[in-house]
Amino acid sequence: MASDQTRTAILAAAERLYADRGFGDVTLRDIVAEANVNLAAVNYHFGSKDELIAELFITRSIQLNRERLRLLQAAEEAGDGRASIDAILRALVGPTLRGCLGPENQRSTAARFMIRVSIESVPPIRRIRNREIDHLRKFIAAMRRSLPGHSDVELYWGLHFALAMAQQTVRDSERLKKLSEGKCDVDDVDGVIERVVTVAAMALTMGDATSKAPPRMLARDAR
Amino acid sequence: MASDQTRTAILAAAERLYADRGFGDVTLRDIVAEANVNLAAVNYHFGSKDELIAELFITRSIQLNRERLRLLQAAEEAGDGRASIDAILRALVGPTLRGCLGPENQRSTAARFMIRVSIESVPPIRRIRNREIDHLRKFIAAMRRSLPGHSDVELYWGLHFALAMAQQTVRDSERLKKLSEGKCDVDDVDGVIERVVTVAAMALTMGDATSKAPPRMLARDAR
DNA sequence: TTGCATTTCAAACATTTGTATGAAACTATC
DNA sequence: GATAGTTTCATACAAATGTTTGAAATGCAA
Repeated sequence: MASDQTRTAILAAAERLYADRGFGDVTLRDIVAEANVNLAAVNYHFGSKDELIAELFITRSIQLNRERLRLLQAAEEAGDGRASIDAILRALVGPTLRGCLGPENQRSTAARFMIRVSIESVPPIRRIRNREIDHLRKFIAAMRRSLPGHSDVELYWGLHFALAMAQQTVRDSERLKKLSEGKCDVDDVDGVIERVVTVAAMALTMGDATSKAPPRMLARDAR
Repeated sequence: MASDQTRTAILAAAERLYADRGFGDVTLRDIVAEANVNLAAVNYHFGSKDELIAELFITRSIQLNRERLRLLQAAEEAGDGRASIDAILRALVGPTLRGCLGPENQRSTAARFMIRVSIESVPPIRRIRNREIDHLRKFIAAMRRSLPGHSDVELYWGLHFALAMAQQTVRDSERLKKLSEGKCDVDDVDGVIERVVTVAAMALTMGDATSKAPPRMLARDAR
């Protein structure tokens, strides 16, 4: 109980190093050097290197999921139990994008760490990832309430695509910047969020007003 | 000149193992055992492990890019130099999705290897990735011809989102299957392609018919 | 066959890695 | 202030890994 000084120092140092240099070339020795603690401290406090990584990831994931759910609940309450699809999607992708985009020097270590996670994905993390599904189901449920009449399949695809656009933007924002020669402003976080939400919402609702939907979508929906 | 038997045996074995077990836990010794060659053969023929990985990735990338460009050219010729945006997007995401989705036991080693690449992304590969930009510019050019009057920024975002949806579907098809309890048929490759193309095309053209566009998009476009 | 270049092979090397050990230092309780 | 429990530390361990080496084998031309 006394000193989790060492513990927290290790966690902080590890997160900083992983964020900066990736999982691949950060060793325990790097971490303990950065944290100014003894080599054996990691195994003493965490059991193993993998458990250290897992704890880091779990902590940040819980924070992320909590924030998402907070926004989702707020949106549903504001809409008397039925949130707009835009609000739901914003609750889903907003926290990720807000955390991981924006001017580089303003990004928190936590955010940069989560970017790494999405780029490199090391075994101990991949094992945990599966638990995310239960969390996503809550969003599916909210979407079902928001868009009654829509088939579940469409909801799943919509959520999948929304996450895809958010994730890839985080992961590959550099490529987009280079490709567009800076014309795409990835640092305008709110702009990016609206973009992702708009496209995803449109994908979800395009079957709605049948007259406006492009023919090929009707064709597929009918199949 | 004589025997690139060994060379090709190594390449084949490496691709198979990487595809099956990931870059993380495949060692040179695993590879040479699978290929039935001597340990030193890899360094003799390729210089280093990283160069072996790089060669594998480059080979497959070139094949992918060639296929994409072939489809793009065909589409542009069919449209007298101006392809439909759908055809362009199909040329962009089709090869990836066709290669990497579909019933697991039907996937080629090459396809499974490229899935691994998109999941794990190891340093020697990341170094090469940047060259992809020149290739993507050709698609931007085609999109410009297809949708004159659209701002470049919108084209970049559209291409980015299209790739995002395709990539994430490849990378996380398992999660989507689990989440949807099998209701989303990721093995229906053509269906997936149409889905991605439709959403991306819609994202690109939504500013078109101003009357139909949701207000917030107009707001952003005007800014 | 001779001679030269290429290729293969077994073995060793040199590091790097995460982890374990056991003694020492520290802390808090009685 | 003695004692028991916790934490720190230097060091060693064991295993894995990519790479190198130098000799043997092989292929091939003259």
